[in-house]
Amino acid sequence: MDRIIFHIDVNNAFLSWTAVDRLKHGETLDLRTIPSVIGGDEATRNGIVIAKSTPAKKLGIVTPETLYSARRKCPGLVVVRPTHEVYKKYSNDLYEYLCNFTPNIERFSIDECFLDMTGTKNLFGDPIELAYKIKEEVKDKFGFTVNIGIANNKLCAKMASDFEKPDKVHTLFDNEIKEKMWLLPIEELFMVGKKSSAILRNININTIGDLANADQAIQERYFKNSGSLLITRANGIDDSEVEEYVAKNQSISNEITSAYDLTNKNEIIKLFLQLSNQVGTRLRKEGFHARVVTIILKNSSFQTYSHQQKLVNPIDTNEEIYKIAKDLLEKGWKNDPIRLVGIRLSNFSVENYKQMSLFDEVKPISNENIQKAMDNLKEKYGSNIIINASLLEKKEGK
DNA sequence: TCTGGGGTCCTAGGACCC
DNA sequence: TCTGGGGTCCTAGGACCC
Repeated sequence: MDRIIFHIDVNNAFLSWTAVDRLKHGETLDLRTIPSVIGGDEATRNGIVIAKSTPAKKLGIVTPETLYSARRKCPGLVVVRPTHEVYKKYSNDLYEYLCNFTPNIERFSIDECFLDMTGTKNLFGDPIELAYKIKEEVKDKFGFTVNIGIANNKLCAKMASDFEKPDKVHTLFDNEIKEKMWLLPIEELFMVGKKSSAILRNININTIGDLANADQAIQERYFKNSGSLLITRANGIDDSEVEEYVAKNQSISNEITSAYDLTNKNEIIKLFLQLSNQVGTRLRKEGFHARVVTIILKNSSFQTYSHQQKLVNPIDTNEEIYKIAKDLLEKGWKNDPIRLVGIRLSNFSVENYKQMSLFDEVKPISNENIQKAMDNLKEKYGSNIIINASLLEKKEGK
């Protein structure tokens, strides 16, 4: 039996959610009706557009571009800072509502879900009518709009929800692929980004249909193993399942862009202290231990490079993460001016015992207990309750 | 006042072992 | 003195997504 997959995508999610939240708290102006964007803070060099209203889009504002350039296109542009707690709340509300329709649901990102609706016709009736009903109910209940794509697999459902926006239902069933998908420019295909599309255009493959009918040998010459995968996708073929469980993270990372380029090692190390606390807290919350620690550096020319270390014994304390990050900086930093620093943890294990290495110094057991006690305090009273002494800025001249 | 942050997956190349 | 190949693990970098 053919599968029936829904892909539900919130229209301009971050901006819509912010608008709805403000209206709920007494604001009368709806951000969705004026040129507005969600954007960072230029003073700290986070000045890019991360979401935009439809009127802003009509003025040619794209994601992600600099706020500077966006303001040139629209001098009166309203810029609102991101508020992730708000996004999380509305994302959860939507997810809980969608769970009413199937247990077979996958959260694909903060604003997208896949629903496997195969065989639900007896329960809910015609899938297309159901999609319209869901779309309207979401609007009534929560105040924001969604697009719903319906297809026989996840890839096509996702492509369909991307067709015309906002507040629309589209189908892209197997027998509609030629007519609805093959005419689209190659850039529209999922997983074809800037680099791939440039190569494809260069060999005169301009539409998804061109790629669907392309020579496999030529594709493999340019894209190696992913060449045949590209052709498969262009043909709308995708066997992947809707994964109802929440997939565990493969990595946990945090990054900070500095307000100015860092040339002093101690300044970089200071950020490592903050980052170690962040990733360490998240790691322990998952109950993980990490076997690989990676530092990420981006220099003033926007080149990113990294160094990593694989450990014999998985770790989970801030101190251990911090210490390794410092070592990696010693080995890896090219002494160039640094714009962004990050720490990534990966290769997780859930074992809560430590494999004793012959050469490991015997550590006092209490260290981990202290860490857990600190996490609990932070959870209860906020993350500012405990900060490392070196993060406290010394006031000039005092 | 120029360019975020959090992820996943893939690949090339080197080290090392048999 | 010169000549291998295969397999695995690890590291660094890059493409892509939201």
